[in-house]
Amino acid sequence: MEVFEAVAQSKRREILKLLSGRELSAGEIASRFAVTQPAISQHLKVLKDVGLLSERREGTKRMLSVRAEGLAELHDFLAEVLPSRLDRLKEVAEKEERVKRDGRRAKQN
Amino acid sequence: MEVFEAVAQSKRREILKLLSGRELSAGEIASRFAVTQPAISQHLKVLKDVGLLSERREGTKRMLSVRAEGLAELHDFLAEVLPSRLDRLKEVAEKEERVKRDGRRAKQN
DNA sequence: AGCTTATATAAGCCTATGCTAACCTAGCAG
DNA sequence: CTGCTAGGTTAGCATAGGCTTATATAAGCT
Repeated sequence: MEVFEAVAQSKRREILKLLSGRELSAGEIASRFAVTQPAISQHLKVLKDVGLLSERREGTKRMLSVRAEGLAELHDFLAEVLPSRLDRLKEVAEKEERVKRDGRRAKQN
Repeated sequence: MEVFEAVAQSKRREILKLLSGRELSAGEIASRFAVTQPAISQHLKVLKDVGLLSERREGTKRMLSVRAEGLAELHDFLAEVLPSRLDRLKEVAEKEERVKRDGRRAKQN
């Protein structure tokens, strides 16, 4: 499996977000989801296999964290499809977010 | 289907890359792939449905182009997972690219 | 209207993937 | 060594998704 397929699944994206800027054990991650522990274990395996997570063992626990380099491919893709417009994307994203939150009140900007 | 699933497939990513910075007709796109036209038509539908492509009709042709805003979600995700490290990702990506191209010769940098 | 070109839609097949239940393994405490 | 805790592995099922063939639709031409 490749990176794009790995992040295609919302649970795996949630896992990455959970691990944003910190380390968590496999069990701590699993406990935040409604599915069974093996399901999460399988997701973690996928994420490790494609290089999006790294693992450090601590006793019987496995501490997971994000491997930033693994996401480079995603960033690369954006850059390829939107040459030199990447910088503007953030604003667009924020605007859409705002619109969504405000419930499409009025386009007064 | 959602944006992340849409770009999970390499053919759909190829389509987006083909359309980077230009417009092409559905047929022109289909002709660049080994699969049948219906297969590409189905991919185009997916990409339109998730907001990654927009379509303009010209006679019997349908001209496709990338909808930059559709990719905002991807960019957003990167930003969420890698807060304030996004700027560095580009360098990382380029380095990995270079390494791959040079066939892992030597890490002389 | 009938023909052609461009593209979409439908049905069916096949494979990939996500989930669960059941089981296996490793580390550590006693 | 026993047992507990953390977590990985396997088998089997169900659904989703990509592909092909066949067919439909739409616009333009004559």
